[in-house]
Amino acid sequence: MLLKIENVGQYLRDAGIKPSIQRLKIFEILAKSYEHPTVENIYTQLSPEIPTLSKTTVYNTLKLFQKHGLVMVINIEDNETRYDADTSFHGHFKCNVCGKVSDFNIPNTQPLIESLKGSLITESHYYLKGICAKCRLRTDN
Amino acid sequence: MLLKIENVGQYLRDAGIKPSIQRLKIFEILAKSYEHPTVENIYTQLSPEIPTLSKTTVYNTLKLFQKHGLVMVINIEDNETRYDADTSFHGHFKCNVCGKVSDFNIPNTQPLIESLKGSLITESHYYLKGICAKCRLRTDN
DNA sequence: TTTCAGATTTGTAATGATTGCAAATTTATA
DNA sequence: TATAAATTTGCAATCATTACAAATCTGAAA
Repeated sequence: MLLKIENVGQYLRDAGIKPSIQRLKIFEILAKSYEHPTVENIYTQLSPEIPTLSKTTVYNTLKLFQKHGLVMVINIEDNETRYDADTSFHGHFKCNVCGKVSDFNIPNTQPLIESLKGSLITESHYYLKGICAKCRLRTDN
Repeated sequence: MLLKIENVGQYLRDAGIKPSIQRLKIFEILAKSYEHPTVENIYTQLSPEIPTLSKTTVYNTLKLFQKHGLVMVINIEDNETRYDADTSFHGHFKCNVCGKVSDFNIPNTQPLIESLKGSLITESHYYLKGICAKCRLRTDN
């Protein structure tokens, strides 16, 4: 989801990350779009602007962001890892036709799970799959 | 989650799958355990019993089960695909210490998401990560 | 029972995402 | 300006998964 951050450099510094050009640009892509880009997406988008960019840097940087709690990992497909700069609890919906992943808010708070009493929960993920309204109109589903 | 199925062969046939020995055994592992095994797990467990078993067969068979709606795929880690023969809506909790994935029931029904109106939902996934009660006692978390 | 066609399984090679690692580059500091 | 530390890069290695063709099995027809 689109994150409104005035100063990305400061945002990274506050999280304990030195804002290099690569880190700034990668984070901006994550924060300033409704996409949930893959490593490949990020690399392709940034390559023209930073021709020396290495895919390894994208991987390293995302790992770093993750370690500092700035991104969450979205594992909907087993062959496609996506990243989201919005780490607040929200759902993801993936359309199997157009392939887009969109966010949705989850109205009520999470239920307390009896069988998990005593556990420490550090991450919550909720996602749905199906066919989005737009694709349903275009196809016959 | 443990599935109580009297006749696995019939269960497969009813789903339109001819029950070969490999298919039967693979499905039994999925249904008759609380684990959520990976391809590697299944292959390792079955190899002694079916020495000629190929890992490709495990992959193919799980794809087939999936196509016929007999298993759901669990993507919690991006490098670890797990399978569950219980396809009813329920949650998964992964402990980051011991690595176990357990099931939990989700009490209330799913909320209707306003922004997904018009979409067709075919799959729902809900999972949590953290540290299970047992591991919290053993460690200092 | 034998034969044959189709289904299933198998082994190996290919693919593709991710990681390891060491060299090159950049940045900050003295 | 010199130097050390941090960061980036490129390439090789790893690992899960898939593609594919050969081998095997199964079940029906003769």
